[in-house]
Amino acid sequence: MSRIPLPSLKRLPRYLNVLESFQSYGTDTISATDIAEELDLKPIQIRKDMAFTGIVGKPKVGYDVGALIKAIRDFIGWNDISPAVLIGAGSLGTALMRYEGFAKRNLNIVAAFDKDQNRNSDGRSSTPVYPMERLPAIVAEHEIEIAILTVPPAAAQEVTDQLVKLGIRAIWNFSSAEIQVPPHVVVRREDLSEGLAVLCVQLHELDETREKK
Amino acid sequence: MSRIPLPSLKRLPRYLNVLESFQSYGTDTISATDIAEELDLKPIQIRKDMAFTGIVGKPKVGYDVGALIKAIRDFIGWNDISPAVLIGAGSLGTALMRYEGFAKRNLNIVAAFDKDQNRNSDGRSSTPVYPMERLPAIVAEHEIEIAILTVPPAAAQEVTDQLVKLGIRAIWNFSSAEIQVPPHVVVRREDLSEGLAVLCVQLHELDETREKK
DNA sequence: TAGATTGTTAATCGATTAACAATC
DNA sequence: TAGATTGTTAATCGATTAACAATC
Repeated sequence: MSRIPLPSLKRLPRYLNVLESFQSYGTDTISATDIAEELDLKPIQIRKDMAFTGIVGKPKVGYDVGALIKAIRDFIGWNDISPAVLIGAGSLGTALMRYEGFAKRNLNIVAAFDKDQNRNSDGRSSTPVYPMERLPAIVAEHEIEIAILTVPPAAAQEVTDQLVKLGIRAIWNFSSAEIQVPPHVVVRREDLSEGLAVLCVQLHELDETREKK
Repeated sequence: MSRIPLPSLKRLPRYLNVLESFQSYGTDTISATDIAEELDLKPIQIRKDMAFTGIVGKPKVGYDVGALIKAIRDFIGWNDISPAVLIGAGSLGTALMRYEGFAKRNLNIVAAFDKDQNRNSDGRSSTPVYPMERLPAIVAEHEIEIAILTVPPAAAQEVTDQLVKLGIRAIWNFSSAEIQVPPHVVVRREDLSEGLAVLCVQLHELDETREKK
C-alpha cells in the first residue's frame, strides 16, 4: 500500500475520538457520513483515509466500530506500549507527565530528567524525576526509543545530541529551537506559536469579512 | 493580495525565530537561502511565503532583518497586544500561564478561571485564577476576544457556549473534544495526539526502510 | 428487490517547485 | 560591470473532491 498522506494521518486520532465515543454509547457500526458529521468533514475524505489503514467496510452497512478502532490503533502503533523519557521537568514538562491522554494511546513516560536537582521527584507525581546522569541507564534498561523534549531552547541541541548518542530514534520537540539530528532519527516539532499565529490571522480575517458587509 | 495558504502561515513563526536569532547576532540583512538553510527548506518557498507578508527584498542583497521581523509580526498581528482568558487551571492550563513564549508574541493572559475553588490564586503565579463567576466581568472589562480552553473534554462544549455568549471570537482549544461554535467565532484545535500519531508512524516507517536494506 | 453505502477511477484544486527575466 | 538574489510566471506534484460501478 502507498504511504499515507500527512493530512490523512493527522485526522486519524480525531476519528478515534469519535469512534470511542460512539462505542461508549453502544453503537456497533458507523458510516463515513456519521463520522463526517461529527467532525465537519466530507464523507469521501473519511472513506479515502480509512482505506490507508487497510480496513474494509460493508456497502449499505458501514464500518464495524470495534474493528475500525483496532485498525486505526494498529496502523498508528497505539496497540503496543511505547516507553518514553521526558527531558526538562519545567511547567510544560510536568503538565505532559500528568497528561492522561498519553496512557490512552499507550505512550508510557517511564521517567523524566532535569539538570536542576530541585525538580527531582518529591513523590507527588507518579512519574519519577531524576538527574540527567541517570538518563543513559534508564534508556538502556527500558530500551527506550522515544524522547519528549521540554527543555529551554538554548539547551535543546545539546540534549538532542545526548539523546541521539543513547540510541533515541524519535524526538518530540516541544522547545521552539530547531534541532539537528542524523537521518536515522525522526523529529516532530510541536510549536505553540504556530497555532497562535493561525488563530490570530483567522481572527483578523473574520474582522475583515465582517467589515465588507 | 490573495489569502495566505495555511502551510505558509504556519511557517512564519519559524522564520521569526531564525530572524530574531540573526538579529541578536547583529546581522542586518538575510537572504532566503540563509533562512532555508536554518530550517531545512527550499529558498524558493521562503521567497513565496515572504511575498504574502507584503515585504519586498533587494536583489543581490536580500531582506532587511528588522523590516522582515516587523512585516511578519504585523501580518500575524503580533505587534498589538491581545488580551486573553484561560479556562481550566489544571496542569496544562498552569503550564500555559507560565509559558514565556506568549509574552514575546504579545498574547497576554489576563486571568485564568476554574470551577474548582482549590485552584484559585495562591499568589505564586503571576496570572490570577478566579472562580468561573467572575468570567463575564473580566471579559467585558478587558474587551477580551481570545480564550484558551484547557478544561476536561466533557466540559468543553458547555464552557464554549458560555464563552460565545460573552462575545469571545477566537477559541484555542487544547481539549481533545470537538466543539461547535457559530460562524462568527474561530476555533483552533491544538491536539497532542495528532503530533504523537505522526511521530509514531514516522518512527515505524524508519524501521521499515531500515529492514529493506 | 430497492436503496444506501462502500471503494475505485477520474477531475479538480491548491501548494510546491522550477525556470528565468529583472535588478541592485 | 558581473554575479547574486529577488519576484513572477509556468510546470509539477500531491491532496481533495466528484462520479459511479459494485454490493450488502
